Amino acid sequence: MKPEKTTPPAPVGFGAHDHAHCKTEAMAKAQAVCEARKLQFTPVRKRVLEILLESHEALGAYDVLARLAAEGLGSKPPVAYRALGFLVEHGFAHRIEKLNAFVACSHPGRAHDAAFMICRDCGLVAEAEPQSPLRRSAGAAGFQIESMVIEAEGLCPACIPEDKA
Amino acid sequence: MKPEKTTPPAPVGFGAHDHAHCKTEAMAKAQAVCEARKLQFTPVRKRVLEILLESHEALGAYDVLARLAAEGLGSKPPVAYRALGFLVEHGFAHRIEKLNAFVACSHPGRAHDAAFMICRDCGLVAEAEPQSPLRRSAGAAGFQIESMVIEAEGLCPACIPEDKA
DNA sequence: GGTGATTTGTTATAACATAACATTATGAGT
DNA sequence: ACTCATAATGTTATGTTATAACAAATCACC
Ligand SMILES: [Zn+2]
Ligand SMILES: [Zn+2]
Ligand SMILES: [Zn+2]
Ligand SMILES: [Zn+2]
Repeated sequence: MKPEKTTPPAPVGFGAHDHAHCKTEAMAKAQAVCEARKLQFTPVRKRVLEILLESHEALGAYDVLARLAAEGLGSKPPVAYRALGFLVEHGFAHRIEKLNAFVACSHPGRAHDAAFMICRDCGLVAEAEPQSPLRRSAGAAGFQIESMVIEAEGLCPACIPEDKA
Repeated sequence: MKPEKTTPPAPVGFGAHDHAHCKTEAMAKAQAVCEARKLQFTPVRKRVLEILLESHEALGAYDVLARLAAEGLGSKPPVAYRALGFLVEHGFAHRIEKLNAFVACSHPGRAHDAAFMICRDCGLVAEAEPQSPLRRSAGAAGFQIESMVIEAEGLCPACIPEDKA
C-alpha cells in the first residue's frame, strides 16, 4: 500500500481508527452548524445522529426506530424518517440508495456530493470524495444537476479472502 | 410525465432522436446475446424489455407488472421482479436506485458501469459513461469494487424554466 | 419420451415509506 | 408573562416496494 502522488482524502471507515474521535467531532460539528443556522438540534435528532455515529455501518430507518423506541424517544415510523430527513437535509448524514439505509456523514459542514464504498460482506460504509466526470457529461447535455449519488459495492480490505488479495 | 414544454435545445441524451432505432437495436442485441450465451429469452422477459424500451423513462416493477397483467402475461410481483432481475443481471437493463425503478440499457452488450442523469420533472433518464475517480479512491483504500452506480438528479434541458436556462 | 434444471404461477408476508391530522413545544414580539 | 405563529412530535392509517417458499409447468438435453 504505497502512497500515491495525488492521494485522495483517506476514506474513513475501513481499517482501525480513533472512532471516538469520529463521534465527538461529528456531534460537535452538528451542534455548531445548528447553532449557526438556527436549526433545532432536538433530542430525537441528536440521538439519531448519535445512533448513526456508533459505527460506519448503514442503518435502516426501522433499525433506528427500534433504538429510539427502546429509549422511549418515539415508536412510529415518521419519527425516525423525520429525524433522518433532517440530518440528510442539513448534511449530517447521507442516504445510501442501494441499501435503503442511512449513514452519518464523514465530513459534515462542507457542501459535497456523496460517494460511498459499501462492503457487501461486513456492511461497513466508507465515504470518499466523488468529483465525478458525470458533471462534465451533464454540462455538455445541458442537464442541471441538483443532487448526485455514487455508490460502489464490493469487498473492503478486511473482507477480501487471503487468496484474492 | 412527458416533456411537453418549450422546444428542447436538442442535447445529447435528452433531445429528439430516432427512438424506433433504440428499440429495434436493443431487442436485436438482446436476442443475439441470449443466443450466444444460451440464455432463455422467454416471452415474459422479452415483453418486459419491450416495455422498458418504450421510452427512456424509468418504470417501477409494479408499473411493469400492471402492463404484463393487462396482457395476460403474469399478475404477481415475483413475475415482474424475476424478469427485471434477468434483464439487469445480463446487462439489458439497469436499476435506478434513487427511483426504485428500472430502465433499458442504452448500450447493452458491453460490460460497463452505469451512470444516469434523472430529470425530476419529466422523468427521462439518460445514460452516460461514468469512469469515476471513485475507482481511484477504491484502489487507494484496498476496496474491491464489484458494482457501481452513479446517479444525478436534476432538470433536463427541456424542463429547465426559461428564466433559469 | 425421460429426466433434471429452469422458469413460471401463486400465496403470503416482509421491508420500506409517507399522507394526514392532532398535539405539544419553541421562540419572537408585546 | 401572554399570545400568536411556526416548528416539531405523536399517532393512525395506508401506500409502496420486495422477497420467501413451494407447486406446477416448461425446456434442454440425452
Ligand atoms: Zn470512525
Ligand atoms: Zn458526507
Ligand atoms: Zn431512444
Ligand atoms: Zn447501460
